[in-house]
Amino acid sequence: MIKITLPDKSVKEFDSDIDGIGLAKSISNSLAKSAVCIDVNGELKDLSYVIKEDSKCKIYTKQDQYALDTLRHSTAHVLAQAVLNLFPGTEYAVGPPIEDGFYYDFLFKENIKESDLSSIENEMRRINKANQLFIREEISISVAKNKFLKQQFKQELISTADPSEGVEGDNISIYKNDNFEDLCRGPHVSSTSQINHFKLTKLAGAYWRGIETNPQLQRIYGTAWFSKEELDNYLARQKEAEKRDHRKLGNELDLFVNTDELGPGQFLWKPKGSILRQNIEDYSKKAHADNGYEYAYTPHIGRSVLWETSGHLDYYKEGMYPPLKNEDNKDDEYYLKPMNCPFHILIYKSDIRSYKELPLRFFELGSVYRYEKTGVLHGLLRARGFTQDDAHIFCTNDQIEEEILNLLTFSIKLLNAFGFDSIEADLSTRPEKSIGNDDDWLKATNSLASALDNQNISYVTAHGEGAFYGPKIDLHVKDAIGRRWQLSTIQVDFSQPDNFDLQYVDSNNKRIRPVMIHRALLGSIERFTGILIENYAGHFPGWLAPVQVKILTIGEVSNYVKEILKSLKNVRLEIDDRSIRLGEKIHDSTKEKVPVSIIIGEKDVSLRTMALNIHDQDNQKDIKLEDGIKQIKNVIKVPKFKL
RNA sequence: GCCGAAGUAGCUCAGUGGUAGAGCAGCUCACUCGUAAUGAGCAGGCCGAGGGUUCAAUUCCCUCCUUCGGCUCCA
Repeated sequence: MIKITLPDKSVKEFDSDIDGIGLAKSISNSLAKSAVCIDVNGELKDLSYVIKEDSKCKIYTKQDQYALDTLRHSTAHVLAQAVLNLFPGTEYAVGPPIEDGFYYDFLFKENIKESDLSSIENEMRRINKANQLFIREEISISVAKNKFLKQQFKQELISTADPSEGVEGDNISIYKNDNFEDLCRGPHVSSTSQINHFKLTKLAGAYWRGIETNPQLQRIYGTAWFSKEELDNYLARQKEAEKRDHRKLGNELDLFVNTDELGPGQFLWKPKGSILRQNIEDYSKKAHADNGYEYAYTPHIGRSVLWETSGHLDYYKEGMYPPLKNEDNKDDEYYLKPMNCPFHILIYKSDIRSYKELPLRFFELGSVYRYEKTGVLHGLLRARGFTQDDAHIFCTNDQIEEEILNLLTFSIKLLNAFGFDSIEADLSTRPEKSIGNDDDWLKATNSLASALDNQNISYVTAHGEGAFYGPKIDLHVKDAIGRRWQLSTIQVDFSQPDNFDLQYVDSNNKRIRPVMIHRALLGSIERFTGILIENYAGHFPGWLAPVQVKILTIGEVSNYVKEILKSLKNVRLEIDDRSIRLGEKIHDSTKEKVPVSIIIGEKDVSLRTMALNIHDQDNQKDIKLEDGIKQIKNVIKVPKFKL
């Protein structure tokens, strides 16, 4: 007698052993049909898994994420099978499910091309039609090693595998279907016939085990779903995301441009983009000025000794532009700044500081230059030249926690103002390559953690992800289509004050080392603008839009337009009085994503009315002038910044 | 930096071993127009750069640059 407890606490009893599918059938035929895998006492198993003792079970159906993962994992196997059929002698590495799909990594005898994907996909369809069963086997490690004799990656996996990877004692599990077998902990769908709705999406390079010095494999990405509808939805979603691409919209909306002559990773801001950027910068500057920060301005280059002292040349030389040299004086070398902090430190050092002055907060929209690898550049989101909303806070040890607390509030309010309401935090700890002593690191990390706790912000710890000089809190936002972006970063630093021998005089007239806090809230203005573009799909809120209002005229209404202009002083406004049809004017203002279009014709003049098209709202006709103006002012209102 | 893809008019793209085409945008003219592109005409290109093969290269080959999708990286 076996008792099986289901999630609703009900108990099913069976006279003998029962497998997953049998259990599903005993509950209902429809459940058996949509069942994909089963959780037995917290472990995911195939439906063919035989339950031999009293257990807690949950059956996963096509609606569950685990079921999707299982399908995708199985599809990855079929991909590898197809590849091995078509390209004998290929070595195969790993092929897990990932968000929205799966991949498999291969070492081909000769690299394949993207055009090979269609024949691989065809072979996968053949395997799908062949209705092959996935069969689990447990074999000993030594048998496994013999089985995968010519597979160096499998050999390595066998040697290093642990229980989470299908090892139990001396045994390791494999899955077979037809001529194909692979190391795998499972579970899988029962047959290849269930793998119907998939598509190979891209071919890319990927290092074995993600380590740059390891051989580079070719990774094939794909997506798989239980229904055609879901697959089509996914593909449509991808298209939708493409439409939001800030590089595409930046071009279409005339915001910024990059040219070959300028060099990669640098951008020119066109007038419309500059207005957008200026709005963002002005808002940030004012928020800072109103909340205890003082402006600083610093140059773009500094002597190499500065970067030696700061440690940047030791820790980050690869990421810096090569030095500017002086022919007449070889020792006079300059570097473009990759960070603003050494300059702010020099400002701090330019005076003897008293404890009464602290905390000192220097704020700057500082443009920095980092020599990013060509392959990582990505429009505004990853540029070589960019501007940080950067500040450095110099304070006493006792002030750290309160500063961090205030910073968290400040940062969250600032992100809120730009329309980001969903915010999450990461706490990054000491990386391998770093400076400073363990005590200081621990102290700094703890003060960050307790600030997060105090603010009731949930966070995950990112081990070893801190900066080389200190731990950090990163704030992430979710955008309109659910993507997560890292924006704010707050970093505690005991090392730079040491490097630069910073001091303040305390109340006992003793010289004490201050602590530094580095922080950028919007991060890079370029990147932030790019994220805003994608978040709003180019439909900026009224206060940010480069053109806030467009007046579309019909016939001769110029005097009435002048009157309207008087009520809309300081509004970024354009008038379209071309002698073309109204439809075309509307088409253009829509394409330019102007938030508000006012339409006025001759009949509006005597009635003192207008028609109003406001983005995302129904068109309005015969609106009273005053009412229209009121609505417009509401749409373009700048959000208040209040702590 | 590495693997794959791509670079043709301002933009989006077609095309060919015999030095190029469309739509949109631009300019000119006509139309004077009430909710998502009026019509006609004109102008616009060293086919990313350099080298090679060829009688001939935008097309084929090589190198480089840039962009795109990933990997690694992101102080």
